[in-house]
Amino acid sequence: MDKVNKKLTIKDVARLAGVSKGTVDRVVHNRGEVSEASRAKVLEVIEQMGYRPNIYASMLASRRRYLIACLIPSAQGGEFWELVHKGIERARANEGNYNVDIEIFHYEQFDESSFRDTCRRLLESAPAGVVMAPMYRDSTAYITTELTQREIPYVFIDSRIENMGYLAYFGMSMFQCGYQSAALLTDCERRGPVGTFGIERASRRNNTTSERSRGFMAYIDEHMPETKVYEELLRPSDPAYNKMVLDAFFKAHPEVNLLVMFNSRVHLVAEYLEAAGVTGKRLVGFDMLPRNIDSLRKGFCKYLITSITEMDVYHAVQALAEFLTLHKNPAAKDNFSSIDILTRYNADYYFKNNHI
Amino acid sequence: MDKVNKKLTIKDVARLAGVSKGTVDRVVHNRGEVSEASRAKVLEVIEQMGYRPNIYASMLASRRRYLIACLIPSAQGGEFWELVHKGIERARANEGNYNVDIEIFHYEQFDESSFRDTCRRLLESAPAGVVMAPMYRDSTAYITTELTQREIPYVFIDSRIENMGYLAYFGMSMFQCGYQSAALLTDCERRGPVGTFGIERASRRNNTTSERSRGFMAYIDEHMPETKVYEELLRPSDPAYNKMVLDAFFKAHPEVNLLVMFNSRVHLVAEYLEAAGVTGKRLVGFDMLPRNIDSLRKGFCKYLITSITEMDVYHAVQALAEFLTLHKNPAAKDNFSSIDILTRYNADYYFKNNHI
DNA sequence: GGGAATATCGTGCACGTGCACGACAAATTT
DNA sequence: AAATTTGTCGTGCACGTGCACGATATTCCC
Repeated sequence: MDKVNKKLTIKDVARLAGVSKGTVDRVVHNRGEVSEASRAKVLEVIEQMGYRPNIYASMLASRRRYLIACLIPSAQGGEFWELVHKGIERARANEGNYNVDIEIFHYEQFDESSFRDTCRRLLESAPAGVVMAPMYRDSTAYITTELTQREIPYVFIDSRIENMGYLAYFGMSMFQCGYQSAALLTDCERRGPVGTFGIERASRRNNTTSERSRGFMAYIDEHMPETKVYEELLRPSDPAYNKMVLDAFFKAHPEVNLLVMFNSRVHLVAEYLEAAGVTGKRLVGFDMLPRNIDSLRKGFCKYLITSITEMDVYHAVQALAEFLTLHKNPAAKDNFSSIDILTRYNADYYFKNNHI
Repeated sequence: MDKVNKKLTIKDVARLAGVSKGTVDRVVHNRGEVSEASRAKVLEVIEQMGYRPNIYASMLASRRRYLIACLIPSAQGGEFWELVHKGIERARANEGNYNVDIEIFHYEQFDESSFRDTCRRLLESAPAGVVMAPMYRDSTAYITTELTQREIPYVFIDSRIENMGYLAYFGMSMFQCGYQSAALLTDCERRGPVGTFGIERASRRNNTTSERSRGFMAYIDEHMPETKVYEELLRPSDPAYNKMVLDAFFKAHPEVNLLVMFNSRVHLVAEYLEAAGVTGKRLVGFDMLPRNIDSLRKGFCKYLITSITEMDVYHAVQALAEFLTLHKNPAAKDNFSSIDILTRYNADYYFKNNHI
């Protein structure tokens, strides 16, 4: 509190407690080899005088390095996870500033066993902290339990599982995103039934899409509960299959004009609309993938709801590094980023002039 | 880049350049007393080897302290600026971690001459950095010019003046806020003319409200350009006057059902509606003041658009401290916080469980 | 050319902490 | 009782940089 505290050094504490600075150090770091009497005395002095170690001297003297493990899917070109990689790389540029090493543990996005294998490899590396997206609910529960047991802090990105012991979350409120998407989608004269899309293999497990879906439905229930909502599942890299599904859907439900894709691949739907020459649909999607932006420009996707993923991830890694090395708590547990709305008109100006 | 860089010290550079570490230090800090030959050689080595000083050693050795000056209005109870104060206090708790002192320079919110006087006092204190809200456009231009001349970095909070040389901005996109407010206000069956409110003395100068107003009008122009928009000005602490204005307004325009207050004091309007027994109006406002929340609960204000001001300010001070002491650039120039929408239903859950 | 002024540079201590090492006494074993 | 182990503790160097101080080389002036 007082500025005098700033000047209080370990040597002062030692003098006041009648011991040497070595002993104080042992107490501060719970390193044992201290008699109960000395320990109590030192703690009393620390408490009373409000001693706090100088983090700079500490960092300088300590040759310990902290390993930050990032658990994320490997990214193909243009995919969402490539944006995440960029954020990590940006954080890596600061590695030198902290006594921190950043290592990425990749797994196959749609392969839960790969996820678990990677979890094990990650645990074996005995990291000091973990940054991860909570992909599969069960497997995530598994690894977070292990991490908690080992007292390894972990930070969520992309989405979060509430009521879990994560140190912090950096990203959007996926529920709010879904809610916002519904508001945008239905903000027009022609209401009517809604077609929603997801990705087949991910639909039940992926937290991001399910939270968006929850938020979407919440808005619908609150504002237009009688609305009919259809659900279809696509495949990330099977255009023929997707064409089949979408052909059938629009044949069966030609009256559906409002469309939303909860996954990051709204371009799959937009590109179908373009190829099939379907017009007059109102489509909303998420995330700033290059192909999504293209769809936006061409007018087949009306709105993209997103934040700057790269920045979210950067902040996540940064916060963990500062927590580990400087013992600095994140500003908040849930650090929600802005819910930005991109249209064909403003997309070009987004994420420009926004950086140093 | 390479981890080897991490190990490169000033002594290594000295050896490679064939000089002593004192000389390298003089070059690094532009402290003169170095021959052009040595200087060139040292810079070459630094460049080639990618030497970057160890910030921890630097902080430890330097007994220099940085003064951060905060230029904000003094706050009465319950006002917006009290939230700003809380953010500064929160940052102050970290003072010891950086070699930083935080000082607050108060001025009278509605008195431009007081603003300029305080600017002068602030400049005399020769701060290392400034956190400020760009209140009066001209006076802000004056002080930022002075700061730029003295090479003192400044961070904007509350709102920003674009194309200015501020180091960073932490807060909402006021334009987006206004835009969002229009979308919420008109998201209902009964459209029609709109009544907008501001604060009398601030209207022309205050950047926050004018940006919100701009955003609001942008939405109206894009989506319902034929809409009639009225504008009235209230006084922050003159309820009799406000009652007179509002009485007259609703008498003259009984058909106006949609209302928005661009200042933080939407409760002025809400409390009038309550007192006058006017119902059936749809009112939208900004900022999480206690009295605004009250209005929300009672149903006289429908939506509050806000972010967690306290956190925005905390981040602003923190970023400046890290820039000064660690030479760490802010993550972005414009750090927009989330645009949160509060209703009588979710207000109680906002800003809870959201912190460590 | 001798002294003084100036330009340039090297040396060494201080910053506060982490930690290895060894000192010492008490407790235990042989 | 001597030898060994165990439990406590102090000492001192290292971390990389900032900066004061003084040393040396160079230039200038008369």
